[in-house]
Amino acid sequence: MTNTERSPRRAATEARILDAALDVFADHGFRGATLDGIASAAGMSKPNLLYYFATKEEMHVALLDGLMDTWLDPLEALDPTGEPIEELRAYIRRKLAMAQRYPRESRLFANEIVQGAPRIASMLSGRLRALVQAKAAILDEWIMQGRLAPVDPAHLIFAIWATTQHYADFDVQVCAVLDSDDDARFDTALATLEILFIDGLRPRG
Amino acid sequence: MTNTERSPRRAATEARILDAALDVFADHGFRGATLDGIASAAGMSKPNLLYYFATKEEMHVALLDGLMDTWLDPLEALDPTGEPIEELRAYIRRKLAMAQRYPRESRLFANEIVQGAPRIASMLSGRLRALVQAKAAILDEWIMQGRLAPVDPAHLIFAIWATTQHYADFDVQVCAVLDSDDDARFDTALATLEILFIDGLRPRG
DNA sequence: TTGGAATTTTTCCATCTGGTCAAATGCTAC
DNA sequence: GTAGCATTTGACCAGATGGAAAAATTCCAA
Repeated sequence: MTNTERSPRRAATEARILDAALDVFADHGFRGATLDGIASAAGMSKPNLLYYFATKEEMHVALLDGLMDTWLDPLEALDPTGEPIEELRAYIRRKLAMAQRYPRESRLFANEIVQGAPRIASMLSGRLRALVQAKAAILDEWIMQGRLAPVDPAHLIFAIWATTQHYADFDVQVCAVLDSDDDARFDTALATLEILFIDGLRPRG
Repeated sequence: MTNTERSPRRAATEARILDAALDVFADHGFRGATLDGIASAAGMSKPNLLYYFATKEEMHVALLDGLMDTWLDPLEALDPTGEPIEELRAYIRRKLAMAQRYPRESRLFANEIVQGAPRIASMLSGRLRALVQAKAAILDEWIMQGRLAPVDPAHLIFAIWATTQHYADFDVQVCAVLDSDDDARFDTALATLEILFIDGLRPRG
């Protein structure tokens, strides 16, 4: 049996490092992040960092691996036995809440993917694709039953990802355009997205 | 009179450099881009680059400044005298075409904004905000006239940006999930986005 | 053709950065 | 208390990178 048990002390230090690394990676991307920056954010020396994670890459991988589950949770929770419109409304709500609560995680992934996902390509065509295909099958079923407008399920998921993560990844732009960084922007966003996705722009006459 | 005229030769070389720089900046972000990489992509020596642009930053600024106009064109073209639904449908079409034709430009901006827009903050709260506010006024007018569902205009614009630029910025993810890099994804995307934005997911009964 | 300006390259440098090493310190079981 | 292990750090290194200098080459007008 491999010893996967780590002392609580070690686990706590690793968590502190990963939290600092998340800050720095989200703000500067993998290449832009420096070990000095992460060490300083974690309140320790650079060699001490490398005592816990042998390389910068290892830190990055640990972050991505550890966060992927949480990141995909909202989609996992899409319930095939639920009412389609309400399920999607709830999914949008969960995903937007995720962007609000975990903006660093969102920007970590965004940085990685915008630059061609050099370090997580396999995850995209593996877990991620599998999950989307599974959920797309549910959406297709709903569409066939006439309980959902006939859209491409994968692209619908893309649209929900794009609009919700926008409030994390492009937050500085959103705040600049709105001329405000009041948290209320998330409420307005949710209201707008619900109307858009559920009933669209055409006035119901 | 300041001499803003540059020889055609110089202009051509500058254009060649900026094209190479766009490649590299889009792929690696500002920090990740190297002068060696840009020089190599432009087919010239590094010091020769610096003969035309004194610093890496200057190249980056030249790119952002030069591309902002093109980038905002689709929104500029929103016509207050047009039919609201058709205007927005056309805007979505233009913006998606932009993402398809100019993915590098989209990723250049995405890289910059995800990392906090350290070099274009003023543009965001200047030109960009002004343009959005101007167009939001048009949308508000349409909403007051009952020709558009009552959504927050700025957030509607955000949603259109997010969904269309997604096909440039997150292209590797889109292709990985779809398991295809066929150009047809843009057609499917357009069809899906039109249905979503115009009529929403709720089946018309 | 030729002189001077524009362009290009070779060489070089200072700094930053990921990572190593050995020494020092702290912690815990006995 | 102390032996032995875990943790932490200061000093250091090699390669990458942004940029400077100056020489070499090309181009063009007269």
